[in-house]
Amino acid sequence: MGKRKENSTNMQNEKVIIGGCDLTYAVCMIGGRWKLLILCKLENGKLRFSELRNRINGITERMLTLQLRELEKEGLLKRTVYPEVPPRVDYELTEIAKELVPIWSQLSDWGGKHRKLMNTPYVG
Amino acid sequence: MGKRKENSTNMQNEKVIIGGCDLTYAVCMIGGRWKLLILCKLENGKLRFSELRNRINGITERMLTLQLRELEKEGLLKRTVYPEVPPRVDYELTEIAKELVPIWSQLSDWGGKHRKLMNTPYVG
DNA sequence: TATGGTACGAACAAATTTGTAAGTAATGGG
DNA sequence: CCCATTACTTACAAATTTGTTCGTACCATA
Repeated sequence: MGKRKENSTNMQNEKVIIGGCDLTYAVCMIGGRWKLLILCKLENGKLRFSELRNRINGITERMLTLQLRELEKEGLLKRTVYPEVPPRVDYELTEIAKELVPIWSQLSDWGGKHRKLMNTPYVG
Repeated sequence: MGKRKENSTNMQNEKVIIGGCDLTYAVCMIGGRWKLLILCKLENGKLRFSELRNRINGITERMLTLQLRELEKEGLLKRTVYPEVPPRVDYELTEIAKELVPIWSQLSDWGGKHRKLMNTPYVG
């Protein structure tokens, strides 16, 4: 993301809400457009930047970079840079991120159920 | 929210992601700034508009209305209007929304744990 | 010397979400 | 007639997120 204004009402509200609700706090961490997709790709192990880019349809390098940076800052993934040329960097889930996996799967099931209920097509 | 441009890249990306990932789909439904707060307040039963407004610190009537409308459209809550004057309207969780509750509680626990790990203060 | 691959960064623009400040309808009570 | 109450709506503005288009460093290889 870009920088945020420290004292906007928007920012203040976010702080207050996140500060007082673990649930909203948790959902905010994974709320970016591409974050869950990235995390899911990493469920089975490390991937490098270009592998992520290639597996995620439609993401731009900028977006991938931004979301990776945030996830790293939030402690959800670990970035490893290898001193090689051309550069090689890979990403993997942290322990705390791995603890989310079973919860995701429940949420995902719920999503599938809700989708059927609402008759929203799944385009796998 | 306001109307969205039907064919922006933004919109297209969202469609594709949501269409192909039940998890992202699920998280999107509860992703609005105030949505989880609203849903949480309704965990123990119906509340009317003004009760929600009074229980949620900092929300404006406009935001409350917007988020309620979306949640209703998404099938997460049921709106009941009583033909009285002054108007009376109340909101309650739908069955499918109630099924989220146990998942929330896990997510919330995770959030609390993560918060400690990151040393982010909880301001209850 | 020119080229190519990798993982970004910067400047800018468009889209979307959130917030501000009003105003509305209907009706009972004074 | 005037006012209060409730659950909104509308027009507008500010903030934030997302997307587009470039450009960079590094060194091995041709």
